[in-house]
Amino acid sequence: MVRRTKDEAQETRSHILDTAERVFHKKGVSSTSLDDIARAAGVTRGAIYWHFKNKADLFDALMQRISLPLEDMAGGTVDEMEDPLGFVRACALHVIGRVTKDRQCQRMQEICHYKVEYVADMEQLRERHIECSTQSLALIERGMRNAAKKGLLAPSVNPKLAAVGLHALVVGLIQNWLLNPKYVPLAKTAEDLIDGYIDGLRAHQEKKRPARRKAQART
Amino acid sequence: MVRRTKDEAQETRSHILDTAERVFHKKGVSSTSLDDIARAAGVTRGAIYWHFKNKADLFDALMQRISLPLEDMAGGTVDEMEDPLGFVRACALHVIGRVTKDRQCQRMQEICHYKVEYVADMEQLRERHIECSTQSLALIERGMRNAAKKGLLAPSVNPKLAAVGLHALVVGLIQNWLLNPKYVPLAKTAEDLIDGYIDGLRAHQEKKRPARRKAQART
DNA sequence: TAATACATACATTCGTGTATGTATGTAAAC
DNA sequence: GTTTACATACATACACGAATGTATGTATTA
Repeated sequence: MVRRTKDEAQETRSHILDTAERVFHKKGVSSTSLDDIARAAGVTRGAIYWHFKNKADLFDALMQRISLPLEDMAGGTVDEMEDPLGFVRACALHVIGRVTKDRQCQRMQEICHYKVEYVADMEQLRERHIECSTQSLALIERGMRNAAKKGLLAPSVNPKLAAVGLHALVVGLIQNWLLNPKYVPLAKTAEDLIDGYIDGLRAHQEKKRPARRKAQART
Repeated sequence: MVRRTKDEAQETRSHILDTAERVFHKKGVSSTSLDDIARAAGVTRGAIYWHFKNKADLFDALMQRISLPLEDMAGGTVDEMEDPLGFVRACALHVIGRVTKDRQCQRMQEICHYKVEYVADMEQLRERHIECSTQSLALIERGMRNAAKKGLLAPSVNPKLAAVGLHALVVGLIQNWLLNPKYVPLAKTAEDLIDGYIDGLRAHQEKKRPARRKAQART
């Protein structure tokens, strides 16, 4: 293969990224050599070393070209102040929706959960993960506080803990689904699961609040 | 160091295991060489190869000598049929209690979550993880069904989904806590968090059921 | 004396990083 | 409009260390 123009070089670069994503997902990051990736991409290590400093740098580029599901949480169209609980609900469902629908997001999430070790070169991953969680939690907590202010939460509910719980629920659901997608069809049940949690937080003034769109179905 | 009797050999073996656990936890499984472990343990690779077939076998022995928190779920002393919701509550709290108190359990959990890749030699780990989750889910689900049968759950609640939710909540809480223990003092808040979820499932016949031991505190 | 419980030594493989080669694009000089 | 000079975008080749598995040595122990 001969030399390339700038555009073609960018094609090569992103082709390497695509390939690396697949190979990492299949073999795990640490046991994948740059030669594995090069062969799979139909180039040589020379090309990889031209575009990236080393494997860690390549992985970093992989992370930077996508946004993880938790990172674009505020994805719903619900007004945050008007309907705070609807807002956090939309956030949670948006995150789950992305990971269950967007194949690339799903692969990267699987890699981050089960195919990479948070050590040495990849230590930065842990910090990114923490920061990402912290931001999501802050967003949810704000929603919960707004809801509390509006009297939408039962008085016994602590908004911060409610946020921690919802966040953990979403994270746990995603993780279990990635591990064993057959056990629960997450895309179908996410609404019921999230609504089940949020309804549990609500103030029980049944008559006053608007009718719920959809309650948890019976068995 | 000279040759040993059988008992001393077993000491050597478990000393290697202890050391491997620490080194794996620090450096990650794949980037830890058997020589790293041998040096840290004050032996040579010869000793390791005598007791274990290879690194995967050593790791497997590490897993077999402990029970993961999810694996001994039924840890509470609450009667399952008498008080099904108390039972699942006790299960959840027992799991969280173990991982927050037992240092060794905690290290192994951290290794399994963030310091090992579920590929190649370690593929078995994934299956173990799945099986473990499935069993816990089955246990919780049984509890939820019992609760439903006794009318303890709100009629809108689907027992299976309630179980999936509780399980995900516990898993997510543990994972977030391992990642960033400072954010939420899980040992202190676990009761409130789990109660918050379970209370949300309850039938709202306030007067009839026994007084809750401890409600979620206000901010 | 034979098996045990290791330590030591060796061969081999694998991955990395870098140095070097080379064909092409690209812009300025003339 | 060529030619020149240099940068780009890789491919190829090499040198090195690291890790593994195994073979062998050796002092105990039973």
